Amino acid sequence: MQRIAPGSLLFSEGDDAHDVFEIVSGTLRLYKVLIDGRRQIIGFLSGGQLLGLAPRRQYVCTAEAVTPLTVRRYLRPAFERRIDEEPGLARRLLDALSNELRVAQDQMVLLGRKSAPEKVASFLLSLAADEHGGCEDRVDLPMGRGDIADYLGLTVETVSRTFTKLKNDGLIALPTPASVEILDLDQLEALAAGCADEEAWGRNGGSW
Amino acid sequence: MQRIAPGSLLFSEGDDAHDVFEIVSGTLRLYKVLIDGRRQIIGFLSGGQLLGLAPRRQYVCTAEAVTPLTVRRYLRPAFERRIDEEPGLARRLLDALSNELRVAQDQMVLLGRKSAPEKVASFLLSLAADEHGGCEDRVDLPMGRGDIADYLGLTVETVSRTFTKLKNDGLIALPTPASVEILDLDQLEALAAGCADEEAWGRNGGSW
DNA sequence: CGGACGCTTGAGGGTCTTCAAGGAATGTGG
DNA sequence: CCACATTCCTTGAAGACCCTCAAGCGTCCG
Repeated sequence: MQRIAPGSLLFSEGDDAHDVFEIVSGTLRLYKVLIDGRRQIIGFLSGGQLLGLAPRRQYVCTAEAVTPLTVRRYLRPAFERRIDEEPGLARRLLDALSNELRVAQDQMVLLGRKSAPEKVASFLLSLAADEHGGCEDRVDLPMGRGDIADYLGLTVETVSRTFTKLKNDGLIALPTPASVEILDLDQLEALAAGCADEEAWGRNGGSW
Repeated sequence: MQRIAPGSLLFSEGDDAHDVFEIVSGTLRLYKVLIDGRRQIIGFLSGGQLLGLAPRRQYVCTAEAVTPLTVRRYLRPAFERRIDEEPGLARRLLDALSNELRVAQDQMVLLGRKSAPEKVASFLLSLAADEHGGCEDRVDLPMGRGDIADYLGLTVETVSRTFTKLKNDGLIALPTPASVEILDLDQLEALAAGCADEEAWGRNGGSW
């Protein structure tokens, strides 16, 4: 069990992959950076998720705490021994990995083919689905606008403008910048799926 | 063993996932489509690769032959029994899956943070790396411009224009639209990595 | 020979980015 | 307790990049 402060690295891309981690509490970001500093966030991970699974010599992403973080650390050799010994474990890891792959594929559709409003809507709905433990239509954003931008392939400014637009159009409310209320779930889902009606979205049908 | 003609579907997104496939020869595309028809190609698969691995009830992508295709089909129950019986197999699948995940993550960086020339350069280099069996700096494109566009999150026209630009700048040659020669590997790699010098790329330093 | 299909090229417009500045919130030290 | 600094979020204006619409070109095949 290990506590990590926001902004601290769990590991960096290229580090020797000594350990497998399990997140106990908090949120972290996984990301890659290009040489000139452009950053793409691969995903946000939180409670219960494993990382560092990939059986490679080196980590392929950087893992950094977004919020105060608690993790459990497993040594890789011990972890790999358990895979071979516990028959059910390999299957569960296979399931976990292929689920991650499915999520990654949805993210590719988002990054390659969705507009800024569609991206933000999809993002909010995926967060809402994750924390259905909380209030129905209330989503907390542990990460800042910059993180959201680097996750959705946008800039900070565009993310901010898009939040404002969704708010002005009555789809969401923003009690604070870090807290979103979903006011019109149906329309948000239609937007995220890419079937928003042209009336409302095609040409500034909102409130600009 | 089964032969499939170009344009035919191996399976569709949402179909019951009865089988696991192994590609013997040829190339196929995996893709998802939004309701309004926008398509994102998740990847191109060819010789030796497995698909349909994900232990889910339904396929999450559509698989379609790009070229004439030969596949081996395994029934899922038999395949899953082998996973539990052969101790090494689960590990190899784990490796294969986590490798796919690594590729998917690189693709996210490409889709979210790279410019059109960077995307095309990265694409060509990944093809060149795959078929190092062939000639050194010669790449065959089994897929058309439309497929490349939907893979890179661009349009047909932008892909075509970018090929032309790379050609005019002397990085590649295009003996035919389906065959690329890499003339300046260093500069192509620099471009793909995102560290192209501003002199040449910042503002129409090429030949437009 | 004619049609279909895919690739290429051109012109114009839209979306998102870049550059810049103005608020709002948090934390610290006087 | 309040001034101040820092940081993040928001908003504005201008421009770049890519997309859309449209037409021309080449090749393959009937």
